[in-house]
Amino acid sequence: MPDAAEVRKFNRYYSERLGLLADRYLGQARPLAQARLLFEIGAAGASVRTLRHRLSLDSGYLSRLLRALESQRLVSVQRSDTDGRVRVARLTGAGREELAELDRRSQAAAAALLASLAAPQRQAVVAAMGVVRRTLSEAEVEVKSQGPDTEEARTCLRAYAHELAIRFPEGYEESSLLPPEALSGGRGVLLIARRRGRVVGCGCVTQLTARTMEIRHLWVAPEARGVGVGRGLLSELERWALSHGGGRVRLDTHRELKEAIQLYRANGYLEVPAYNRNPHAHHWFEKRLVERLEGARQRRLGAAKAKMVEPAEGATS
Amino acid sequence: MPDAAEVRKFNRYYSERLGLLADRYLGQARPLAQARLLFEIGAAGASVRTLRHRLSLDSGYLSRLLRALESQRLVSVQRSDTDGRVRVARLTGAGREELAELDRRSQAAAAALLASLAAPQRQAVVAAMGVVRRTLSEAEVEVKSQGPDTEEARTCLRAYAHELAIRFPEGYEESSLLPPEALSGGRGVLLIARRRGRVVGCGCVTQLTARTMEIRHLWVAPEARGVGVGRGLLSELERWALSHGGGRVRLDTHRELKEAIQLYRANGYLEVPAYNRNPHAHHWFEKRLVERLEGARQRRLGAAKAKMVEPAEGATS
DNA sequence: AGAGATCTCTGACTAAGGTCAGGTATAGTC
DNA sequence: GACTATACCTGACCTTAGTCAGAGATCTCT
Repeated sequence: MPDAAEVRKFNRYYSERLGLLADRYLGQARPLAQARLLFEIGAAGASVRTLRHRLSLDSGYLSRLLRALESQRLVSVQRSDTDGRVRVARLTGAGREELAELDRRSQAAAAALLASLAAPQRQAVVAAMGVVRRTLSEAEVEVKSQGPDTEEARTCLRAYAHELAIRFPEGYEESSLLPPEALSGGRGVLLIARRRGRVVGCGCVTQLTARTMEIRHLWVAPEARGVGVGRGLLSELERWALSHGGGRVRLDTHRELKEAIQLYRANGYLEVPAYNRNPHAHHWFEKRLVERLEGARQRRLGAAKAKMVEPAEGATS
Repeated sequence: MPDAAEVRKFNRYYSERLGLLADRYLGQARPLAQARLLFEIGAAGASVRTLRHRLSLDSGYLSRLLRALESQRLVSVQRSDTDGRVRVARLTGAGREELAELDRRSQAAAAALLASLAAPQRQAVVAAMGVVRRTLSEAEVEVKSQGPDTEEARTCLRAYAHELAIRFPEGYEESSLLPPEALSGGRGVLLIARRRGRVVGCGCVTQLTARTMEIRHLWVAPEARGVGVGRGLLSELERWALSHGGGRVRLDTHRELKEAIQLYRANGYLEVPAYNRNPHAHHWFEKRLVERLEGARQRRLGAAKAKMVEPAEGATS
């Protein structure tokens, strides 16, 4: 298969190239694992627990890495206020400076790569990188239905409620969530999105009227935003709705949730007058489903082609 | 600069992705360094010297790696016939089988990546990968003029002569090369192409008549073919010719050099009747230069957009 | 209040990857 | 034939990255 040959060539080329670029993580005199850890702690700090999961590190190893960064005075680790077992790592001033330096180097490396290109080549490369990244990234998202009583489902919905409680000026109560009964036995469904084995989002559909479904509780984990999880969930929710007799789907959303609003608009949802009295809603959307799934997909590809400046075809022809 | 941001996102995404793919170099129970070494030795074998340079390894470390592969009976190392100091590593039968297995895994990984994509996405990704790889690869080639008496220039020309001696049925003598005097003092020039600091090709221009220049000894090192070195050299040679009063360039070539003939055709050279009695020549080409450099670039870019194959030009412009 | 789970840490250990300083054999040069 | 450079090797040593088995503190549930 010649396509696979291009992928292999690309992998070879790019891993060499990254090897050159990222030597000792951008020429720093710091082991890669430490640099990654600094990066992952970030400006906001993170609990050791979170770091362990996000970097998939052995707990002993992580502990030692943290001690190393502590002894360099880049990081300070303190007991969490809310749970005495948990410890939270934060960057010190020097640590933040180090992270900024890391960022500058990464920025400089990217700029240097672009600087070696004339304007048209640069555009082509940037556009092509976007295509590769977005397309592969979206393909990594896996959406499956899940019982609303499972651990994962409840964790997800709780995280959703928790985020809304912070983002909505009026707050949000977990009791406003859909009860599990509404999401089983054909009355509705809860879908879970996974990426590389981790749960990164969820969404529900319930029946509003005979031919109208409502999408609710669509949520994407913060660390997985911008990689197509929302779009993946949305299209699977629509597929479920369609295959369960839904001719159209509706949903409402809060004015604070700008990314969500953008997602709905980009995926064919049209704003409609309020169809309910949800105190948390400021926008109401609707999308007609019948025989639209293929059409929507075509349109998306068309748009991608037009915006992309180029590729399509290429090596394969 | 938003372009740099895309590059950084891409680098981050792709290095993660490669990390997942290449874990333990495709899930083999073999250290990465050993796998790379097997790969680099290849079916043809290679001298320890060459391996050291190509992989940039410490001589002691490489020696130990070779011992390890030897003790696994994957590689045998023997004294070179031509130089008693040099030792040549070759794959044994088991080594070749191991390499084939490695190849199969790489192939399977690439196929698996593509299998997660629907056909239109797959096409888009493959094409975009081609654009990124070719464009960046071409930009890495750096062409500079070099005194014909320098070590590098002579090494290059000797390698060129050596290759021709093998490829031409009638053989080729080093004495047929241009004398150094013809390549200095404005009478001509020798350009050297470098890639990541290594010399990967050369080419010369000399004056034939008042307004006619001749390109000679265009050569690209075997390990750097197909990455735009020839094109880069050619366009710089043309630039030199134009800026030294040349209105057109000519060149001849041997029928065995199919890649070269293709390169000339692809870059605006037209076949003309024999203009000399070079016993090694079977094809003669010519290209008019006046005010054409920009024009040629425009045209090429147009073609690239239509065919979406190649970005052209790169580092030199 | 007690049992069991969770979180983090320390100690002991391993493999991989790599550097550096000689040492020996061979090739080329005067 | 002596001298110098090249090619390769061995031994000693180091860092990074990682695993595994507990130990101790803290939380949660009953």
